[in-house]
Amino acid sequence: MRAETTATRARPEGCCPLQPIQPLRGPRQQRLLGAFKALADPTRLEILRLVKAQTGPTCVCDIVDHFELAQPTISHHLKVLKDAGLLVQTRVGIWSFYVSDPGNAALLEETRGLLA
Amino acid sequence: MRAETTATRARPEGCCPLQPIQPLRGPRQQRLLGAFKALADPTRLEILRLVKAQTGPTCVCDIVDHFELAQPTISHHLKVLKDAGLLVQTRVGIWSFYVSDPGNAALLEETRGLLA
DNA sequence: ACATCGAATTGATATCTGTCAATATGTTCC
DNA sequence: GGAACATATTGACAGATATCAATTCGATGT
Repeated sequence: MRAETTATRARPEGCCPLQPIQPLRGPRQQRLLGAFKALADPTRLEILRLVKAQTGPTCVCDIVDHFELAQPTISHHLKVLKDAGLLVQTRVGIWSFYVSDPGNAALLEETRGLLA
Repeated sequence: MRAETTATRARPEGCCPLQPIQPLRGPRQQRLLGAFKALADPTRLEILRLVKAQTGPTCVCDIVDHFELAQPTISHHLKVLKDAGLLVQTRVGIWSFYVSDPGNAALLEETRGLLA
């Protein structure tokens, strides 16, 4: 925050004093920001929807097949989603599978606080 | 989508066939992506929380005072939030005020579909 | 009318990000 | 052990974005 107030003129009537807020920082902020950044891309959004629509873990090869993007690009997006805590990875031999993270419920709660 | 399948080896047992999804596109996709992009910035996240914490409309001058950023930068972020449909602007004479958009409930519903 | 004020716009710049080609890693099959 | 395969990592590059200085735009007060 900078100086107390920059405005010099009188406000219109009925103008309430500003209600202070507790700044969001630390891990909670990082978790929220990371999730929103991860969701702010059309490919990742569709990856998430695709994985969510499955009854079991989704194979990376199927995800690659579903898009018209190169395999390293999909791999990159999967890593972003995983690092953001939106997907969980499991490996079986050669294959890699992803499922939506059960901790997403908590994230949804945080989001509700922002929008509701 | 590219060729049917890229993988040639046999999957591990219990590997379900991929469930197809209806791709998200058009205005609904744009609305979601725009909102997530807008939320994927620490300054905009705090602007939203600040505005949300007020009982009435929040003056731009108060928002500018709350941050250590230049006034044009805040103005830019407010425009992004407005264009994303997260804030609504009202003007009274010289002053500009912002309130959280009532349509955010619908956005929250969409988000629930992604995370819940 | 004219100067002043709050907010938005423009232009420039440094940083971040999505994408692919090439390569690496680790596993399975023969 | 060596070839083939699925996935991940690295490096490079084009396009997007956050920021500020300077300017513009509207409205207000004298």
